[in-house]
Amino acid sequence: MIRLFDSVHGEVRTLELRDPGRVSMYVCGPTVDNLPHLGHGRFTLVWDVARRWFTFQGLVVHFVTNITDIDDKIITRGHQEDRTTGEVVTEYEGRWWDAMDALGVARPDVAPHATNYVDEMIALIGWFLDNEIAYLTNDGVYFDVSRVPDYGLLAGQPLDSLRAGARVEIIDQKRSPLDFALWKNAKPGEPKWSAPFGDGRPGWHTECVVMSLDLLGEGFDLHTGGLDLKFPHHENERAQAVAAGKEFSRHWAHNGWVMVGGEKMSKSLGNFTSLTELSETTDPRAYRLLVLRSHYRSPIEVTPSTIADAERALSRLDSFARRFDLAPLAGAQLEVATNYQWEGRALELRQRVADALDEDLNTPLAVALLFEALGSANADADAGASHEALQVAQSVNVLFGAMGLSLVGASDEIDVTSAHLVGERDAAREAKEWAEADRLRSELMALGWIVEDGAEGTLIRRP
RNA sequence: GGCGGCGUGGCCGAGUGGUUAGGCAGGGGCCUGCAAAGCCCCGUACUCCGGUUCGAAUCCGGACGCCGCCUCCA
Repeated sequence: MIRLFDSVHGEVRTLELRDPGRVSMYVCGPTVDNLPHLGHGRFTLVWDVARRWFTFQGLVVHFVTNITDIDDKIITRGHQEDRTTGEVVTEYEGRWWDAMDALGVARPDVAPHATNYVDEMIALIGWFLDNEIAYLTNDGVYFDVSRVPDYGLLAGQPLDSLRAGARVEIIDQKRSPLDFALWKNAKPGEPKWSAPFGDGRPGWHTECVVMSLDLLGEGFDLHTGGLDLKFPHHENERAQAVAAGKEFSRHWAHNGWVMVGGEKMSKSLGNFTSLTELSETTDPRAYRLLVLRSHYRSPIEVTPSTIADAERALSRLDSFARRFDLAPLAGAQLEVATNYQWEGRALELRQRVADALDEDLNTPLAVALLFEALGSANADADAGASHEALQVAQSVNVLFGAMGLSLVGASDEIDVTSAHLVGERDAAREAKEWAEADRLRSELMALGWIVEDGAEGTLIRRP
């Protein structure tokens, strides 16, 4: 039984599935107008972990993440750089998937593009107009939020109170500042689609509601995204579904965001670090570990110090994998618990980790349990209880794999020169020529190796 | 103005009434030719003020501080 914080009810609730054993989830994806930043990295990691964990627990997960490939910002960028929107989209969608692959975020089952759904969006908007749920203005079609009785459900506030705080000035023909664009009329030089109500392009909120309902069906299980999408984006998606008489997502969940110097990292503040920059200096697995070590609903501060902390913890995990010769997991193929043997301490560990993750995805607790198990496996191995130790070590590896974190033991290519130095050093140590042995170690270290003396002689690896 | 979140040891970060969180850094020890890796031990924390209780980081009230949403944003 999976329990998850529900953003509408403000409490942890059991995930009541539409079809027992199957989870349909929709994660709002990126607008491909720029490089993905650490905030995108966090939400994709968080929901990748959720997906992997649900799968590990035996649920069949249908996972959809969209690509928003038509949007004001894409158009703006195209104009600025004298490129077509298609060229902008192609570049940044490519960058997006590269970044996801580098982070080890598994590809979604389906990744719909907004531009492939324009006909369906036009039909829905037309229906809203026919039923006077939407109205025309000079610059497009707007949705009349007053037509949805419980508008404000996700915001946690009634319509009136939202309206009172609205910061948008009433400068156009909108009936309420909260009414939102379903369709934006094209200005000269902008990409456009023909519609009975004017040539233009769809609004963002309409894209997601149409795609999620088309691919997952009415009453799908889980709709997620960053906390900043809760209102107005998710509110507005839901408003359209409700107005159209359709049952929408059964559960809503939102992750906290990435902070920089106490402020939210965002496009509008311009204080973001791209995932590309991160991967130039950091093992992307360290970022996953950093994300796993705090609860998904908490904000996280990403600084050189917290990154370095995660890197050192990660290197301890890798040493562990090296010691027990563990095979890296957590690739494109998602792990499933029943593919492994679980008995004794391994079974106990798995159950404790499951208790943590089934209860609102408490990854920091799960990670703590795994580090504890790591220590005990090392201690057992030191004491000579190698069979017991190996069993626990393997389960630690699988459970990290279930959260998408690969433990990587030694697999460095050793060149001829270095191999020769290793041989010489072993001979020197055999002969107890310590000065020579130390000199050869220095030489290896100068070549960038970390040198360790194991039971079978000199071991070298890359940092 | 309305709504919501947060304040834990040097740093990061779980924990909702009593029992070791965990990681990183630091100190001591074991092991090692010396190291590295690993193991053991140590710090004894919970913004402040009241209250409830045999007992509170955990519940209640209040204060202070920080952050966010109500506008595009993951």
